[in-house]
Amino acid sequence: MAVLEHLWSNGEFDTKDVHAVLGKARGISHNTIQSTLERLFKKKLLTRKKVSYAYVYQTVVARDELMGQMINDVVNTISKDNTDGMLAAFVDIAARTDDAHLDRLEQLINEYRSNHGNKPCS
Amino acid sequence: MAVLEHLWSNGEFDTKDVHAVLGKARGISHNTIQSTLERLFKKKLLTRKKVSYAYVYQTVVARDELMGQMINDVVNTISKDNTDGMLAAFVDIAARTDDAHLDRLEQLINEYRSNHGNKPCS
DNA sequence: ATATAATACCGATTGACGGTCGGTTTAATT
DNA sequence: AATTAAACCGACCGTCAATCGGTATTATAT
Repeated sequence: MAVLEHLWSNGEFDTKDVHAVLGKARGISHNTIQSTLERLFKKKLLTRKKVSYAYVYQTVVARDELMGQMINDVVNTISKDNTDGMLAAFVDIAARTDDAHLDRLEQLINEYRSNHGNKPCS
Repeated sequence: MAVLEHLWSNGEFDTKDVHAVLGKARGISHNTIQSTLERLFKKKLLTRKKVSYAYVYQTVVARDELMGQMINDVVNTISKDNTDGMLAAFVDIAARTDDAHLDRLEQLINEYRSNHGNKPCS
């Protein structure tokens, strides 16, 4: 997660850079960072390209997209075909921290509709 | 998941019953079912009570509650402190399957407000 | 072009965890 | 008391993340 976080926030980096930022502080080796990047790459969460002789890694999916996929997985695992339960969970979670989030959520719904040419309650 | 599913849908059972329904069809032993129930119990997903000499297991959290917890875990893991991203992801996921889900989501927001005595845009 | 330094690449270890089971003990049934 | 049904304990396997060391490869600097 720290690696992903770093790449999401700061762009693309090679192993050395990631190690400099994250690895050293944790006292873990260059190799550990490297295999972490590689596993992430194998999972298709990162892309890499050779720049001179080192790989430079970059995220493939945005943070929110990944979150979406993961939530989707949860829903499929536990309660496929129960969209309503999912939506209810969304409302609960949104309201949990702060009721004002519900307003924001509603706002985002309307933004989405505007951007996709859908009218409410169609 | 199959065990949880069974208990959610059909109530409380002891190992033998669960094995009769799920285990036999899969050709797995009574012991396998038993340790599965036990691990679920240790994870606090099931309660058990002795009935004569056998444990009878029962779910602790409803399906939707569990889903909510798991979604919450995902959000905390991946996007802690990024509430807006989370809310946006909710909208995307909701809309992904069917735009009508947005209406439903909005409806649930309002239901939540009613049940919690909150007015919109407070 | 060669020595050096930086990387990639391969493989090993450890620790968790789920799925699976066998064996032993304990407790109920008959 | 003999039998049967469970619980309980520990074991094995496969997967997977975290971690690293060693070796091969490829630049870079001399």
